[in-house]
Amino acid sequence: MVESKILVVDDDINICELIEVYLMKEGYKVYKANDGESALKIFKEKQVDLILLDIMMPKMDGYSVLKEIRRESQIPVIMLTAKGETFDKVLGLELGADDYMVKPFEPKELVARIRAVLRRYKPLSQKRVIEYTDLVIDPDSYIVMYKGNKIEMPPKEFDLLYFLASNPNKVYTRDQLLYEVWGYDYPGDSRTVDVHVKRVREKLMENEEWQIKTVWGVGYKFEVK
Amino acid sequence: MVESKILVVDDDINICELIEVYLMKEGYKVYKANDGESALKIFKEKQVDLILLDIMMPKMDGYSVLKEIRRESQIPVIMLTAKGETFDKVLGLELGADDYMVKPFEPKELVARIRAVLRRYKPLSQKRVIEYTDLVIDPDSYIVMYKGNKIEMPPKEFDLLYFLASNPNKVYTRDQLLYEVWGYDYPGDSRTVDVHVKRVREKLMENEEWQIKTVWGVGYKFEVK
DNA sequence: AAAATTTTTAATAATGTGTGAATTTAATTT
DNA sequence: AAATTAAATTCACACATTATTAAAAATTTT
Repeated sequence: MVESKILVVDDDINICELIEVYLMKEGYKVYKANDGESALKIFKEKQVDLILLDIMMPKMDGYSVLKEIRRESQIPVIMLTAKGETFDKVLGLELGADDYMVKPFEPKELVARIRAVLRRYKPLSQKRVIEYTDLVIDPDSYIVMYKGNKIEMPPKEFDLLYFLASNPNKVYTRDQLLYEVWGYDYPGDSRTVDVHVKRVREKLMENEEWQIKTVWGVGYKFEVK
Repeated sequence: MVESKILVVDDDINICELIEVYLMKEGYKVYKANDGESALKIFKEKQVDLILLDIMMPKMDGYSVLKEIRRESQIPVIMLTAKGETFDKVLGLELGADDYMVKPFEPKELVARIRAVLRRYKPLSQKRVIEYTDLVIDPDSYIVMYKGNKIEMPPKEFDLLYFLASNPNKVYTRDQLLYEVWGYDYPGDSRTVDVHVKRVREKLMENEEWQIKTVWGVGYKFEVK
């Protein structure tokens, strides 16, 4: 599963780094920003999955940042507030924060909240069953049925097939596939795609109605007759 | 999973709406009532699964509403009471309240308690015996019958099995299982799930028709042939 | 306090993934 | 049409990740 990317926004550099250490330990990718403006910049540039947003910041406060973000995205946001600060719950809620935490907090609790929020948010990209003749790809059960038989498939192969099959007849370059299936900043070689295509192909054999076709000099597509 | 329906009863409209926002975010369906009488009306009309009940209300107070509800239903009720108000715990308990919260409260604490209460007293409508070949899982008696024999199972293992078996063929990540079976804010490690799966498996041995299957790189599912 | 259950830890086992090099295929040039 | 070049395929193995398990530690229940 592709790790989630989290943007941490706090004017206190130490807090940022502390949080970073914990989140990295949990396998998250972390971006940091120390003020509202650079937060928005990173938010626009990177495809982050969740934002931890401190409220009290010089120049642009957390509420303003949140308001700005909400103009274009429903990305999950957890507000951070120092004990004693008056945190206007209602305001945060109305602006669309998903949760909030009072500093200082237990790292474990932070991680739990992040997981809960991400879990809640993810189903939004409702995955659906894809069907063609002799082929059913069901992301709920993670099963591929080919000519009535269950085909076991490791996650990467499944994701690749699922992605291609959900966009039939559209060609993707290897780089596009790496981006879509492997993740936004996957550093690896594009040969990797070839190998996975091969593995999917040998599990799905030749077929009349559809196949993963090579578009020479360009990439691959899931072609349907 | 079918979302639970919650009735929020408070004479303060703002509080009602605040709670509504939070609960909707958690995926609950929310009904609101601002006095005892309309609360009872909704309670009778809709099949709600849990009631949040403010005590101090004009006309008919929370105790009276609870008393009325208890004449015909064991539905879980969480009492709400403002700080400073004299709240008679004993009375609330005697009348059969399941829990109570003092306002102002942390929304996430409210959610945690709701989940806890619902897990304990799953509404009768949703609580059902699950049956497969050679397997009966009865949530009323907390008993698992496997090939005609009673299988003793500690609560966590039972809950895990029950959850998986009530959603056959659907894969859940470890995090999802922690969220669904362990609870909203469980901070623990996801290896915990593995261990429980192992224990359930060794009690239920190999079986042709169904099994708890590992979906490599993803999670677990209760697979049925 | 003892027993039962749950959680954590850590070592081991199982499985999946990515890479370079060799090979094959396709397009282009001569 | 043969030779050349570029791209795609394939292989196999090292490496990485994930799952399983046993056992110890912590917690809860009795």
